[in-house]
Amino acid sequence: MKILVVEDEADLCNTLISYLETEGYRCEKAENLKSASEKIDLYDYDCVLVDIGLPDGSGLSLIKELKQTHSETGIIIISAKDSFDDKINGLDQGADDYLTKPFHFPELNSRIKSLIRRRKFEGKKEIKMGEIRIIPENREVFVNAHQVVLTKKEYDLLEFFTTNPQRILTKEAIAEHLWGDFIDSADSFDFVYSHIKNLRKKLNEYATVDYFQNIYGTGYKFEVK
Amino acid sequence: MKILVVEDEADLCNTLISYLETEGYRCEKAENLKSASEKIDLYDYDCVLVDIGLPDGSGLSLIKELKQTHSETGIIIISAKDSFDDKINGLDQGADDYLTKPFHFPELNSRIKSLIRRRKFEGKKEIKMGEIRIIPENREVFVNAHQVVLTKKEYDLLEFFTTNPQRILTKEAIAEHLWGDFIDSADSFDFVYSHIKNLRKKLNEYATVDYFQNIYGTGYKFEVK
DNA sequence: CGATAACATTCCAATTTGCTACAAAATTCA
DNA sequence: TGAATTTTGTAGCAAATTGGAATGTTATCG
Repeated sequence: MKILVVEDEADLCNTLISYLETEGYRCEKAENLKSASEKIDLYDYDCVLVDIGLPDGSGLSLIKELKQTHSETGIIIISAKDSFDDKINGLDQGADDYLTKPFHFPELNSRIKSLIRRRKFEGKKEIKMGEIRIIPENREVFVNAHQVVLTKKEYDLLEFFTTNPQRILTKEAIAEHLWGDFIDSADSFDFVYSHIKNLRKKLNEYATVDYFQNIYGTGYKFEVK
Repeated sequence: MKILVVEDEADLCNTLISYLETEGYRCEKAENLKSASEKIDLYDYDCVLVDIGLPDGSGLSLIKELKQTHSETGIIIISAKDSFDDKINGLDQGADDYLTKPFHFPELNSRIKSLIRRRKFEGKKEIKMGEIRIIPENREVFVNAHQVVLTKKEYDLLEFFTTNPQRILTKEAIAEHLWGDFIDSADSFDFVYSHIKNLRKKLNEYATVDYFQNIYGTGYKFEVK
């Protein structure tokens, strides 16, 4: 889960980022419009927190740009108490929510969470991949009309694969996605094997083929043949 | 879906309307009691958001008026943190829900949605879900022709589940819905277990199946198989 | 054909989550 | 007010999940 914080007050920006990181997000910062714009081009963020009053212009143009080029990214406005008009414009422009400074960090966290959830499944009632059908809202999985009850990690794993089909996912990437950035590269990722195994077993009870192809020395690929 | 926002703080009012419009509602505003009263006479709103502290009097009288003349309109109170008594009075007067300022816009949205859903539910003479039959008007519940006497919270819980069948409800969502937005996320929600247990016990005296399916680590789902 | 690394499977202890019973607090009602 | 009921909170036990160690199997390469 990747977040860009666009905020020129260095103190707020840093404390915010360290809070968000303890909550398991990966964060980057931009202190002005120019830098924010560049970062947006480079990476896909799940959510962008935008301060409206920036040294080199209003955050509004950034919101506009985001909407045009990265429509799936969530946008939360952070603004001082006096700039109500900007907030209205921001919401018109397509921002998803706003917070007035000063705000409580856990409040921000809960907004980010609910925003990301809403965005992710917007319009998507179900995902179909071969014999597998997923209903993301309820985290339910069916294989050839049989429901398969998955644990949280198993479901997260399956969702990660189905949203990245054809891509080879290394176990490091899987670990990072499912367990966050705090995982140390010195750690062993062998527990991923266990989860893959459990997921395979549950799906294969009703599926006729194995959907997780291992590429020796590299990773796994989810493939519908 | 038409909403009237009765709020004298112009900034909040405008931002709110702007947000609600991006969510697909049609909105109108009234900045005082008089104007609100006139608008109510003119149009049928699906929902009215009422600030209690208005310049020309308390929003309570408006709620009273609404209940008498437009009983099918939903009412949500918006109030400052210190006017707890007003909220209680408002709910007694017939308001359907309330929120404390400052509040979370998506939270308001979800309450409007659930209010509208509930309204639909109330219009019905009785609801049948499997072996369970509910008469919302008297808050009476029958299981296979046997009446089951529920306490208030038990009934609210059952109603929440039956108006959201197939959806997984976390205990946080349950707590928030049944106890309002003053619940702190730092609080423990374990008492929800007690209510679930009691409700299950009472229903299972006459029912042949358990209607509350627990999804480990997530929440509960009301399901008629 | 070994040697080695990568992957698969089995198993289990630690942890988290849920259930139940019961105690305490709050509320209702006679 | 005081008893009865309802609601909330707590503790102990039960069940499920999870990470990872131990062990077995397979692929790759010199």
